Amino acid sequence: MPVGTQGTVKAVAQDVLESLGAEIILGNTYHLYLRPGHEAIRRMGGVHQFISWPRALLTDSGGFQVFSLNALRKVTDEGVRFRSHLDGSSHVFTPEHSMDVQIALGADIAMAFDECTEYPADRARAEESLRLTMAWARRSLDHFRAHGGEVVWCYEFPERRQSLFGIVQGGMYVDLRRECAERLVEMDFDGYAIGGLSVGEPREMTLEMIAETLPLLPKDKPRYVMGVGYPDEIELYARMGVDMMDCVLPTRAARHGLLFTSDGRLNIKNKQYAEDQSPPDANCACMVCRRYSRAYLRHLMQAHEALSGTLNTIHNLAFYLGIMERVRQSLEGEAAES
RNA sequence: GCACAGGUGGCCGAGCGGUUAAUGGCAGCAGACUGUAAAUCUGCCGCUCCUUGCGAGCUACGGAGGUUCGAAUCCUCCCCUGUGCA
Repeated sequence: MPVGTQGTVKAVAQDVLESLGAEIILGNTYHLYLRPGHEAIRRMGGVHQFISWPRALLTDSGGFQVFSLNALRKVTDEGVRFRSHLDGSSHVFTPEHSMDVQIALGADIAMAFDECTEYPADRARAEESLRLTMAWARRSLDHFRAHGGEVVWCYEFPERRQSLFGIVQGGMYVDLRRECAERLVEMDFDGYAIGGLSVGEPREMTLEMIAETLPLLPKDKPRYVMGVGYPDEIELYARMGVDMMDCVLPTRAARHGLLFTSDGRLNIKNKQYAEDQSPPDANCACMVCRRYSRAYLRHLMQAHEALSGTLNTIHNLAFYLGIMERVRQSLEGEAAES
C-alpha cells in the first residue's frame, strides 16, 4: 500500500496510481485532521471524494505520530496531547477522537488508536505501552461500534462499509505480542495489524515478531504488518501469510534518488550514470523504464526538477507493486495445485 | 583624470595582526532513509605523501615590495572592477 499521508502519495497523481495497479493507499488521521480538517473533508463527501480516489483507502490512526512526534507530545491514559508541528497549537487525541476523525474521513479501513512503542524499550516500558494500546483498542472498538461502520463512498466498491482493524504491539517481547494478539482477536476486529516494527530493531527481530504473532491472527481476516519494508522483506512477509503492508520507503527513497531495481539499489544521483542511456531497470516494464534513461533521471535529480520525484516514485511503486503481484500469482498458483 | 567602494579557495560571501587551509551558502562527490514534521538528513569537499592521524609537507586571500616574532588582515607602489564627478 503506497503511503499518502496528507491525501496524496507524494509526487504522483491518483490516475497514475490507478494505472500502476495500486488497489489501496493510506491516509493519515492526524495530518488530515490538522489540515484541511476532518469536518471539512466530511462536508466534501469524505476523503475518497476529496482526493478523488475511487479505490480502497486506509487511514492510520495517528498512533505512529505518538511515536514520531515524540518531542511534541505528552501521553496519558486518556490519550495524547500533541503540539501541532504546523503552528504549535495544542490538540488532544483520544481513541474516541481518533475514531470520530476517521469516521468523518470515511476511509474503507480505520485503524485503532495505538501507541507505537519505540525501540529499544525495556520490559517494563513495553508492558506499560502495551497496557495503553490494549485499553485504547477496547475504547476504539466500542466507540467505532457505536458510531462507525457506515457505508463508505468508494466508486469501485459501492456497498462497502468502513471497517476497523486492531493493532498488535508489545515491543520486542514475544509473550507480550502473543498476549496482545489473543486479546485483540477476542475483541473481534475486522482485521489485524502488527505494529511497532521497523523502528530500529535488527531485522531478525522483526521477522521473529511477525513469525510469532501471525499464526495467532485469524487467517480469514486481513493481516497487516505496518510500516515495512525493503523489497526482499515484503516478499518474505507476504509468503509468510501477511496480506497487507505499507511503507514510505519506495516513495521517500524515490524522492531522495534511490531506485529499487531487480539488480538491487541504484542511487540515480551517482556520477557514473551521467551519460548512461540504459533504463533504470532493464527488467522493468514500467512507464519510466520504458521511456527514460538513467542519465535523464540523474539530470532531473541534479537540476532539482519536480519531475524527478515523480518519475522516481512511479518506478519504485511499480517495482514494489510488481513484487506483490508476482507473489500473489505464485501463491494463487500454489493454492490451485493443492 | 579625480573621489569613493571593492578585489578571499569552482561561484557567492564572512574574516580585518596570532588555535585560519581560512565561518556560511551554492555547486560538486559519496552515504542513509522501513504505519512520512523528509524534494530530507549525514559525511567529504586546495594539492601531495604516508605508519590514515584532532599526521607530515607544499601552495593559497589581485601583483610586487615593506612593517612585524607573526599578515588575508597594517604600509607603499602597481594592476583590475564598480559607482559618482569631470
